[in-house]
Amino acid sequence: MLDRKFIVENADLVRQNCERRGSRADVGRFVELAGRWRDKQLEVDQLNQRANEVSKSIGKAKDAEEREARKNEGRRLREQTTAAQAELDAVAAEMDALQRTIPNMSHPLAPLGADDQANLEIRQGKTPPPKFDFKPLDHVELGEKLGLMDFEGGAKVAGHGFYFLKNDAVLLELALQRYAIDLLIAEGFMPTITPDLARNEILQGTGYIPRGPETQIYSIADSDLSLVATAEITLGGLLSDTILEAEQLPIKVCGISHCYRTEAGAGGRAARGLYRVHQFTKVEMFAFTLPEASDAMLDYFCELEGKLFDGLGIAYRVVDTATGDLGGPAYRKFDLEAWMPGRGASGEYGEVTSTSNCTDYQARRLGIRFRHKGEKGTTFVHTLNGTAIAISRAIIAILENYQQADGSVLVPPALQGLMGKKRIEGK
RNA sequence: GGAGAGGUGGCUGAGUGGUCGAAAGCGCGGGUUUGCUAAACCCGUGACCGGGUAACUGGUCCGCAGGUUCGAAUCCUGUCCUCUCCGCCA
Repeated sequence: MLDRKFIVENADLVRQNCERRGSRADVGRFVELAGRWRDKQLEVDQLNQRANEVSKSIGKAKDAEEREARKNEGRRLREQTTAAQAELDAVAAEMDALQRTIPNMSHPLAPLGADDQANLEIRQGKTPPPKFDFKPLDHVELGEKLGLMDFEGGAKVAGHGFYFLKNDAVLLELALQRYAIDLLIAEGFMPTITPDLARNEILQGTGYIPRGPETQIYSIADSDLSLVATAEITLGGLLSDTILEAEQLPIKVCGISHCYRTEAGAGGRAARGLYRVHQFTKVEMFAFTLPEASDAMLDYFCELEGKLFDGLGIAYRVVDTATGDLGGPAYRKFDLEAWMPGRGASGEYGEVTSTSNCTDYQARRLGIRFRHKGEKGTTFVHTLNGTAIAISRAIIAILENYQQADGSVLVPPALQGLMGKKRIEGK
């Protein structure tokens, strides 16, 4: 969330930013509440001060009668304090709820626009889209022929949107995980395998809403746990309520987790096969940085994503996400869209990774700060997240781009060693 | 699942209902000593929310929420979490 004082002092900017992002957050109401909150806080402080003075004077009272009189005064003051505090709490609660709905500020260079139509292509990968002298199949058809996925089985066991990966798809998933992790270790990330569940408090800290009609999150009944939608949640939560030393930064971690998404309201969209599913595996990058270093880290994450897909030999483009298409915590976001020959009528780009600079928006709620050695005071770190590889979508891209006329699929050279074969031929 | 222990400042860890925002150590900052480094010694050093240009100053915070009391880190209740042992299990 944004800083309370920042919102009050920059109400017009914040309001304008909300409009650009298509947020209906009531900034005016927030400012009004903040004023009331301040007055109330002052009142509570003063009442407390007087009550404290009275309490301290009781020991010094010269006789029992005076002591009783002061006790009564103390009692009365405490009652007033309790009442004032209750009012303050009510204001604070409403403020907090409002504050959560206000999205992060936007990078000045982020393209303006209401939705993904306004996203701006900024570059393309090294590999050109493949040319086929036959009609390419989509990944569902390929998976069917090669015995790689079982959507019916998944539906029977867990419902629509679930699937079994089978045979070489399993090796492909494992190879992709290893491929991504190897590169990230070489880049100085600490590799982790994270929990697939997290406390709701951590979800909220990262900007996810665990419950409610539009939630994307599966929650666990009779607990305050949810299935994570991304390892961004667990990796960000890893350092929650921590004060770091400036010299420890940046901290780069990556994590493998399963990701669970209800995809509420997503029906009808281009969601065939593995593209939009309730569960998939993802290797995620995360960084905690000094504020002045986060822009560069975002570029770095974006470069790494490109490097991973260049390495796989898959065509892609990178888009700078428009303000209206940014999630709440993101200050700026780059998506990498891979060429998927089987998508749409004659191939389309489909999002495969995404990287965001969340500045201090997540850190403020998660309580992740740093201090400079020897200096007083602390500052919130900046957090960034980026997909290294979302396995299910990477599988789509690989199958569709590497398919051959004979129905087999070549394994990208970078994965051949990890997979132990050069070609997926089915049974 | 059963039994027990515990949650205190950046970290470790003391703490009698008022003199406790809290001992001590570590860490950190400054200083003295020293040929340099190290060591030793001395002084200082919590976070958050307000007011003030500033010096300074008011309030809150000892997991969280309630309760008792004029007054709670300290007593009571509930709750969450962590750790140890046992059981079960991949």
